[in-house]
Amino acid sequence: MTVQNTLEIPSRDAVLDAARSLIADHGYAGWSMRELANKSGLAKATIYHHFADKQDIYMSVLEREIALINERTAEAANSPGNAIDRLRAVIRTFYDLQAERHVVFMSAIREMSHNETQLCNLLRRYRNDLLAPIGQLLDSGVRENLFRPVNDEMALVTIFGIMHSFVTHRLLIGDVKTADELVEHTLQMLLNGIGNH
Amino acid sequence: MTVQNTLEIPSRDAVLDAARSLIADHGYAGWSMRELANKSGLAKATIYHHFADKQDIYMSVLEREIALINERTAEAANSPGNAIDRLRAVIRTFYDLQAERHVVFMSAIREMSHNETQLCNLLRRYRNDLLAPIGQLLDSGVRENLFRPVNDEMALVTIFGIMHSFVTHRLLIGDVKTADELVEHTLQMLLNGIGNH
Amino acid sequence: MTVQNTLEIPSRDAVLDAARSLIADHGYAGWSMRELANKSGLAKATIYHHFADKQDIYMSVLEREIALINERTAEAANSPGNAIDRLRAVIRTFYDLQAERHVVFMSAIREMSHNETQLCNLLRRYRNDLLAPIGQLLDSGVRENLFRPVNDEMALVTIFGIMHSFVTHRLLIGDVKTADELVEHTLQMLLNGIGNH
Amino acid sequence: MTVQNTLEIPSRDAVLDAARSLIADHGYAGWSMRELANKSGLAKATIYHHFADKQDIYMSVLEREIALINERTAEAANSPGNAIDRLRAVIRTFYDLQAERHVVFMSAIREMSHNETQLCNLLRRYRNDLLAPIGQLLDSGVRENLFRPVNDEMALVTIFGIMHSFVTHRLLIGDVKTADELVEHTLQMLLNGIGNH
DNA sequence: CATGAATGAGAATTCATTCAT
DNA sequence: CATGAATGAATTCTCATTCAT
Repeated sequence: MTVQNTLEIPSRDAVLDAARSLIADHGYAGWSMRELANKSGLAKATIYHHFADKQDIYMSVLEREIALINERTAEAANSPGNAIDRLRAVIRTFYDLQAERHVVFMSAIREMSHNETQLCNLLRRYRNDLLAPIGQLLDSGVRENLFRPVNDEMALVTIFGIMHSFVTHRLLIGDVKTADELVEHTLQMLLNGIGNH
Repeated sequence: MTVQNTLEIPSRDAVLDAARSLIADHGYAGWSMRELANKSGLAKATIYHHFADKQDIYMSVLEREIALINERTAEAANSPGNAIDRLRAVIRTFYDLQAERHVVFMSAIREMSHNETQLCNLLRRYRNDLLAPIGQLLDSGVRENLFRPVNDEMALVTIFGIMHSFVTHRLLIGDVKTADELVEHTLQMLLNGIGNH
Repeated sequence: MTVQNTLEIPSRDAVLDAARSLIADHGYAGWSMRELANKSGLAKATIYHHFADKQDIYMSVLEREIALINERTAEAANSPGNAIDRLRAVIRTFYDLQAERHVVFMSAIREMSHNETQLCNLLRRYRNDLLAPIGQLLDSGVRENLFRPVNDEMALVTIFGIMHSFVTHRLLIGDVKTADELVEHTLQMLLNGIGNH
Repeated sequence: MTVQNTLEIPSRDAVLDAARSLIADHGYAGWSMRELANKSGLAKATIYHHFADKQDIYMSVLEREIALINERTAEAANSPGNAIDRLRAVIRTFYDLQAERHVVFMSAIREMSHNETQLCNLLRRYRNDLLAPIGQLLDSGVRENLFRPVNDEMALVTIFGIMHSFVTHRLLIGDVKTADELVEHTLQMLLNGIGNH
């Protein structure tokens, strides 16, 4: 099942694509409708045919991106193999998406401080949607004796916190680790923590 | 030893205090010099007497905040007790600072995507400054047989990634966990991960 | 043949007309976009819809004025009559244009000290464009035994230098000489100098 | 008789020197009190101890410069030799002063369009002061049968018009003529005009 | 479906100037 | 004689948005 746009209007998509790129580069406030018009190849006024206002564009982009992240993550969480294999797949998917294009989603978290209700709701839904597949992954891991039983939500927060941090660190430091190494490091930390057992 | 401003100009500090609050609420771009003038009680032009431009204010605030975070964290990392006690103190300190006032520091990470050299340099320094005390904490933990040997930098990224994520999650969900519970959850995840050992 | 704007946008021209008047009165730096907006009857933001910035407006005005001056001067230089008649026509044209509206062009020379490349280029082009018709006028005057052979460029500089000076002097002193008298005085000086032959 | 400052206050002169340089580069409106403070090495507030306002500084600079130009020109007009020699000396002096430092005086003419009474008065005085020595030079030239009799004022306007124009032309084109050549060209034009006698 | 033209509100920044010390 | 601090008014320019065509 792929992401489904109810209506595929080419110029509408051109706007969303251009906006995704701008948001990824500059967050919410850091780009203007003028830039969006230039980048999308449409006139400013035309954009207002497709979207109510800037906020609407921002939300539409996020919606699309988060839908994609959640869908791919759920797929990875349900991939074949044991729980650790599937957790590895989830991590791999996250890093791939970030590398590929979806830094936008990080931007959403960043802007969250604005505390705008709509944005917070979106992010809550994002976490909620992930809770089910990740929860199932964790539960089956426990049944397979691979994971110890932990609170699903805490684990979710931990998993994505570590992954975010590694992505940020990589951007900041320009780390040259291969994708595989990055995935294994994350998995190690996630599975064993730093304690001596 | 507390943070020491070489020169304490009252109105300069009034600007920095007002700016900290605005940055905490709205990030970098989300506030105007007009608002800052109102909040600080000074005229717009007066602010430019003390700072070169908006970027200068932003950086000065961050500098101060990060200095404080790093200083407090280093203190906690060197507090009495075994390695786990001291790690607990570090975590506690981080959450306290965030709760108290220092959400600003999160904002820095958020805005990092702007990829402005100055900001990135600041964040790099922040991580570098933390590497020594946290590294010592980890090493002594290994010597006490409490921690397993892990790469210091990876551990640092993991520790702060988890803490960030919990702070964000708390803001988003409005979690009612007590501070103590939050600290223990974090410590659990950090020490044991989710794996079954 | 008159000045021909490839595209005649009414409000763009309103801006140029208002700007011409302001530049004539106050030079480059001595007027503000607010005044221009008031004078042109458009909103400030609308002006920026038509022009990139203040410099762009300034240059566009100059371009138009200088084109007009050069065109009219060339016409006069090619008018019927002997070389002296035609020189008289050139002088007459210059004074008429200044009196009519085109003090702006003087302003350009004044502001030249700013040494901005764009402005200098414009002025160089202005001189170059005049060199051909004035050169022909001088040459034919020599053939008619009315002028002595002189370097074209030196003569051009001299002619316009004297005319500029008389315009300035008139503005300063409020001279009441008739236009005809002014033209004849200029012609006398130009033809005979002050030497005794 | 040399230029006489009633009181020689060192910091006052520092301001005037800095202002002269700024005016030469940027005209009246193109520099700020901040720049003047930097350049003069004094605090902005200190400048206001010595001068009433910006206009006062501008006028004081002009006053000083024009006094110098007039004094030197009068000296040259009264130098030994016949009338043509002395005219040559006047021209030479003008070009030397411009080259040396006194482009400021050109700036005054430029800004004249502002039509501020004070400035116009200054420039009128400048012309009036020159009228006597130049008039005498012309008269003696007539008596020596070197010049033909012309109206003094017209001649003054012509002489300075041509010189201005050559200075401007030189700045614009970056002409590499030697000072001597420039002087002789000017003299030629001035004496003989372009007519065939 | 598309757009050029238009705009009020507001952005950051600079201005010449004043005043307490 | 000197200055750091302060400011109201003004600067250029950008913003998201609307509307007639």
